[in-house]
Amino acid sequence: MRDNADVTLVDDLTWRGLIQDSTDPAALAEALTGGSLTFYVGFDPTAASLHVGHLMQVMTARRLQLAGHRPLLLVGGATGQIGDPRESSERSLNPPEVVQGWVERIRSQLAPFVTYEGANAATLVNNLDWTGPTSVIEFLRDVGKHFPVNKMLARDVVRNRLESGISFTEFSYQLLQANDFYQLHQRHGCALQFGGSDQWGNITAGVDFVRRRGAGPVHAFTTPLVLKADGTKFGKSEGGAVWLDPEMTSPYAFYQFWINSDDRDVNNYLRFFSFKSREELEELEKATAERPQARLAQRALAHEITALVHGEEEAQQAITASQALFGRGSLTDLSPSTLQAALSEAGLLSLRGELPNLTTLLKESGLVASANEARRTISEGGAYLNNERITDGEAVPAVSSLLHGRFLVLRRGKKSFAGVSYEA
RNA sequence: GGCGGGUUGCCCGAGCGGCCAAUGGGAGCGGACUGUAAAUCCGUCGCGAAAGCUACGAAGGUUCGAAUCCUUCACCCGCCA
Repeated sequence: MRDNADVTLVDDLTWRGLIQDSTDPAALAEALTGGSLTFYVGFDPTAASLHVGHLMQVMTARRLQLAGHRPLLLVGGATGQIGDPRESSERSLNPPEVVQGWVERIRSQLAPFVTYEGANAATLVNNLDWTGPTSVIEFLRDVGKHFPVNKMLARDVVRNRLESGISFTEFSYQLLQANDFYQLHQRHGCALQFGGSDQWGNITAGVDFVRRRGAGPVHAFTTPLVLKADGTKFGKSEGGAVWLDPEMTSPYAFYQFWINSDDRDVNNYLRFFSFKSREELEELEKATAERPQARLAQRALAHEITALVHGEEEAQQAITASQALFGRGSLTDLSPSTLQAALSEAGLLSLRGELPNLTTLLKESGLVASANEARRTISEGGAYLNNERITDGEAVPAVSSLLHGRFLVLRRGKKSFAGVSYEA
């Protein structure tokens, strides 16, 4: 029974386009077919939250666990203090206590995506546990000795950084990650690592290291970088990154991010992030190709991912709010509770006393960054009160414009909403 | 250690004593068209109601006046040792 399931796992991963590079494909497929395999994927704490870019790894880990394999989810308490070299420039080090705080948050963020029950229960691990106690001498002898500098220098990222400069600290990063693989192999019998395609160098360094120390064999693969058809970076929306933390990106904003997916990208996203079957996805693709304006694919994607990350209840609220705000019915038709819920999702500003003018309201609501920007937006015709274009920023909303005697709906452009809840 | 070049707004990049809140491109934002899509076209893009304020790596100085000249410091990049 397992055999069948696992054959389809490899086929499924391949069909979804989730395998970019891999060590010997035949050996990998065999390992994934031969029973429950322990695998690991790592996340470095470089911010207080994971973002949608990380979902590629998170979802893939979940996929592997659902197929019967055992996940080790690593949060890099050690590597996060060192910094994986990036193409552009040296990172600035974050204070250890800050990194420590991020480790805790990311651990709890990862937790819900896998299960800790059953034969293939997941484990959360932290590389600080074995890297922290290691002495420099020990590290240089046991780990460093296995790394030819000429090979390390040949890595793309390092080679590019030789021009602009790279510290020894970042240069050493790959030794830490390579050692992680070995440690997890020894401690937990980990035999597979995967990661983003930018991690290929670090990952293969680990595979080599395990072999040089006479252990293994171990396997590895990478997932592709998520590319957008318009060439911009995946995972950004109005301004910043789309975070998994609901305090940093509200479930509503999160839902909106997905529902705004480009037609040309949405099928890829579904394959990468959705757990629907191949048949269901092909059905959706077809329906979307026939009636793109219905955006069935975007809706399915946004619903599923939001529910998985924030829970079904939050997802429903985001959907309801989106329908209320983007629906073509009049705002006055919405019940007070629906309106309140929708505006809370979008961002609700509570006011009492004197109502300020519209320019100030736009600024206070966070729809614009400054009063200048509010005025500019109004003069561009991009600011709306209760779906009516605002022409005079100095005007103060009439009491009669309060919906249900309490609410104002502010909008900037086509998609940015904010609410005001007012009491005299 | 020596010599030379550089550090400009979110990014790239012009400017080299007043006309510079700073040319141009990209990103962003808004409008039109649409499907809360793409492409395209148009507009806009430091803060402030305004006076004005803050900004061209940092700190001083010269000058009626500096992003532009001088001094010191920091960082980066070359070449030589």
